[in-house]
Amino acid sequence: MMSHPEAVAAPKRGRPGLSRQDVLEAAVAAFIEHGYDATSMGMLSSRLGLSKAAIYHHFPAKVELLRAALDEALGGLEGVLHEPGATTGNAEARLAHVLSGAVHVLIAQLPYVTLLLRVRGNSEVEREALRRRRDFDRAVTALVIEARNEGSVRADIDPSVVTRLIFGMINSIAEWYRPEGLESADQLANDVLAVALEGLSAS
Amino acid sequence: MMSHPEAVAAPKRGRPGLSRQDVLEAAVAAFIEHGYDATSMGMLSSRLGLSKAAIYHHFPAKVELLRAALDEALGGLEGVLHEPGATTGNAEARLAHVLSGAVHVLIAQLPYVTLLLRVRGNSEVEREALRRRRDFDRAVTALVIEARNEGSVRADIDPSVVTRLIFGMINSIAEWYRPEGLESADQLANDVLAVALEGLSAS
DNA sequence: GTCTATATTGAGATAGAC
DNA sequence: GTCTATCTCAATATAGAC
Repeated sequence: MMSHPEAVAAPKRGRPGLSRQDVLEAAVAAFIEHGYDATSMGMLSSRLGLSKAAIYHHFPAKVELLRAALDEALGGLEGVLHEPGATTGNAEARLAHVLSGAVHVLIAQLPYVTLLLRVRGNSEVEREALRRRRDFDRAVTALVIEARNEGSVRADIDPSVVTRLIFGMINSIAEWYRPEGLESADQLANDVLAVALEGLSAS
Repeated sequence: MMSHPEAVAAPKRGRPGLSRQDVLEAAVAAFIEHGYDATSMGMLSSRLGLSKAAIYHHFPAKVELLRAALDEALGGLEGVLHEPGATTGNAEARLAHVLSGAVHVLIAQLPYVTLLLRVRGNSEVEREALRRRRDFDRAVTALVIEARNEGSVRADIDPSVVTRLIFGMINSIAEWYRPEGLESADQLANDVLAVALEGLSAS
């Protein structure tokens, strides 16, 4: 998906012409607003000022729009695991890097990640996305276990419960974060790390 | 909704007869499994071993099944705010009571709350549910502010961000908790309070 | 690359018998 | 309280012209 070797938004040449990206972005916005199932191709064509048939020129089926969006989100998250900060240093530092990185990806790719978080496995495309998401979670849980063996994470709670709770916190950001708001991504990532690591009690 | 003065599961007398509750429970299970929109009345009738028309005898429209389910969940959460533990004592204790109570309601009414958490405001019924949920959040945020003024909650993070992050954590439980699992509701509520208040760092 | 049809399927809901 | 049969509408997707 995305970025063939050639230049990015080249509207080819035919008619006015919307790019594949344009169509995808509009579709994702509509999927978030109404839900994937409740979004009809007719609604998409209205939003784009295009006929339904024209959309099928860019994507061969409705579900391919979903696939492209989920791939974008998963690629971003998986990328965090391969960043230098996630593979060097002690486990506590690597864990902090991954959590902070997940917040940054969530914000940078907000629509795509929002869509990913709403997927329930209702089709093969959705189930494949859930598999990749589970693999990501497993990698983070492994980090939590390392940090725990290192003595930097509390040992009185099951590591996979800890991971799920922390990602519950992080992922919920997608439900209320708005780019035009007051918090910057960095600020928010710091807040999340603070609450996750130190809790909300006054020190 | 629910519990008229008379006895509970009285199957009246006509035919074999499923109760309104039976229909509602099956519908909620299906809504969770496939999503509300993607669940057809035909699927419901298959699951219940009933014709589509028979379902309309119990509920006048598909959306009324959703309304009843959301009302159940919201009633439970709102109930926590009126419990003695939520209205007496210092703010920190009241906040802890409400957070713990929310976890218990989530687990006790798991299917209904799960459905509530997936609502996006796609219809008037859904928007009304979102309004009630927002009111609940506001009440908790007010508690966080009180606890902060009391000096028991950290003052370096915005109270509504804190509330959202903590409820992100709590609400995410609905995505993975299974009653047959190892954790009891009490155990899980304790874990959530521990991570929320003290963080995951080893003390 | 986009259009105007239209084929086809399945949805929610209703009528009226038993 | 449940059934069968059906109405009506909107959805995805396709055909074929420009």
